[in-house]
Amino acid sequence: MSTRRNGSEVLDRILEAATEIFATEGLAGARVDEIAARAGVSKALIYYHVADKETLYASVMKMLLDRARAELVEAVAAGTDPEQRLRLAIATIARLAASPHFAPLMLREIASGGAGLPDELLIEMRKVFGVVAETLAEGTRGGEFREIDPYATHMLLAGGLLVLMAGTPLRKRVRSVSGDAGEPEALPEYVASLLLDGIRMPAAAGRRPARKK
Amino acid sequence: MSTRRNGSEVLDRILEAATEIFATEGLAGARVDEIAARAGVSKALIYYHVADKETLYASVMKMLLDRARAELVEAVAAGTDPEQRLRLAIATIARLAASPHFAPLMLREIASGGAGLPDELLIEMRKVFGVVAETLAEGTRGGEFREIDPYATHMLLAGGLLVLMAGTPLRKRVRSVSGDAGEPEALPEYVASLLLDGIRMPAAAGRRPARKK
DNA sequence: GTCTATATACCGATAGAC
DNA sequence: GTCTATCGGTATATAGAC
Repeated sequence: MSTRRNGSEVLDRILEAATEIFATEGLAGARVDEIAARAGVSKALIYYHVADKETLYASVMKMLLDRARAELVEAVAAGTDPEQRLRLAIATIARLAASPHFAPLMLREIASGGAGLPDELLIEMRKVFGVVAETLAEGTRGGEFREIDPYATHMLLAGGLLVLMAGTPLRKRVRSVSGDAGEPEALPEYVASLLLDGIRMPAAAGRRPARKK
Repeated sequence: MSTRRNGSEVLDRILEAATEIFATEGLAGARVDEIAARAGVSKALIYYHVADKETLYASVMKMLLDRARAELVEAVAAGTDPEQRLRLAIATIARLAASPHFAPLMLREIASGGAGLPDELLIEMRKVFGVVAETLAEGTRGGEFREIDPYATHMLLAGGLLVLMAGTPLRKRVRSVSGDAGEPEALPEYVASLLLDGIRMPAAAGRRPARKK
């Protein structure tokens, strides 16, 4: 009410508008005019508050990454064993990926290999990945999980969820058969069961894993 | 040697250069000058061959999508049962995702929800997705796989592989513990084992699935 | 078919009034 | 702090010679 008061009201609106436009158009495709219009301010006002378009983009990404890491750390900390921690992490990633502009922004950034992002934010991005990878590694060390590659497994998991959520508009009615994950709320549970147990039929007598050793 | 001769040599070089630039810069970020320079031709020559930048982009995407679908269809057709078909599909997706410019281009397109892509190509893109989804659905119908959501499962799988491969440059030495998938050739096998069997320790006496029903 | 200019539009960024 | 007006660079696309 005191410090967090002046100099912020408008900036927040700009940040919000920028998030939206950058998510749909990308850094290169976004026009500052459009961001200004969406925020209901003049273009010049944006340049009064931020140095340039790249800086504005970095601010948006920093905001999202900080929030993502905080939520992920909190979720993982709430679990008592690796499996529960993994379930909580999946639920958090799914919620993040489903939030309006998160998935497109992250996917574009991954596609560009982090170009146009200051080193500081690249490091932050890797830290976000690290939270889940560490949970996976911990499960392997403790004997709860098989010998897995924590980094690859996390990328598979996070990437899958990002693409799944970002692709929903692209879906436009694709036929689903039985077992449809259906409601978005059911998704984390579905993904967790997939990752923990796989899709093979448990009663497949023929050649059960027999994953010796 | 006759029909497939004149009018193509240069166009192929342009297509190749465009693929590279669009993959790294995106549609909006790519400059036609840069594509021309990369192809070793003048910018005007590009406009002699294609109508505009968007059309060039669509040509690139069409080429990649057609090839992807052909490879996927062929791979799946070579399998005799759903599990083998799934393994072949995973190997094919991994190979595609690992090819130089495929992953960034697809991820950006997914991020933008197919904007800037003609309807015809959007349909083609969904058909590519459909090949794997149908294999999954078939496995469920035949009793080899659990009741799963074929569309969601395929997006998880394909998205995970795309992000994993696209993210490799972003990796820059992230610590890996045991179980590292290591060589790229081992990746398809690793992903298949993950998806088919999950990551839970088989000998986890405590609470095996008990997936009643 | 392929090139060297060049037109023209768009867009990031700034000047300067209020 | 916020606006209107404008500059200047850059990039798509075209003209026209060869």
